[in-house]
Amino acid sequence: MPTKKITKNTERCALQEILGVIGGKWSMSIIYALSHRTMRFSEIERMIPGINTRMLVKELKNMENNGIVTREVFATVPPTVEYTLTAKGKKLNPIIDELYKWGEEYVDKSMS
Amino acid sequence: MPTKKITKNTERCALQEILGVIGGKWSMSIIYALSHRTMRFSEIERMIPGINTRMLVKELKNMENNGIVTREVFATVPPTVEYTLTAKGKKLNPIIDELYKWGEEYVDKSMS
DNA sequence: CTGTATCCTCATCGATACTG
DNA sequence: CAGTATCGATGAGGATACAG
Repeated sequence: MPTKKITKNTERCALQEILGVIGGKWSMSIIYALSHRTMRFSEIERMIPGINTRMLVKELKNMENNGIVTREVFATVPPTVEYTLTAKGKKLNPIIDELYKWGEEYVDKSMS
Repeated sequence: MPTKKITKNTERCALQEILGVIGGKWSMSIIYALSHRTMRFSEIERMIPGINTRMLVKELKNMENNGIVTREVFATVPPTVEYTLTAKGKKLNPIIDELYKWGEEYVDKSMS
């Protein structure tokens, strides 16, 4: 991952760093899905309509690298993999929730 | 408000709607820049290192369309255009702030 | 079930030059 | 000063097939 060193433009660059971590198209949806409980890969996949395997794997991997989720593999047949939000990830929940409320109030007012 | 039963779909789709509005690379930076005061186009441009004219115009236009900023033109020579956060836009400030704090705590811990 | 491996499209973003 | 107008690059994201 491009962890480029920030030299000067602290605040605004930090925002872009953050977006690099959770600004992906599906990141927030995944965090939201995991907010209540640990889930298996296929559970997450089913909970997020529209996502495809590749993107889910990619986002989960990215989030794991950024310490937002943990990945636990069970040597069952067929294989079981569970994903859980870390403390770091959990802290995003209220924020995403606020964002969601903001959108509820404004963005999709006219939608059904 | 009707207690509309929120299906899994709508929630996640709403998140994507929201990201479509403020998920752009520069949106949050612009909101952050405007959080304290009204600014002219060139002021914003100078406040956000790395952005270029085209992107700033584009984002501002998008944000204007979404009711996040207002655009006011003064018929001076040379022309003056001022951008101001709307109430809707201002409500994003605490959220962005939280996001920033989250990043401050985690994202760039090991940097600079 | 949980991923990889490809291939491809398209929007996003950047650089630059120009205009009212 | 505050934008437009182009052109090009890049990579995020999607579809599908396949593997362990």
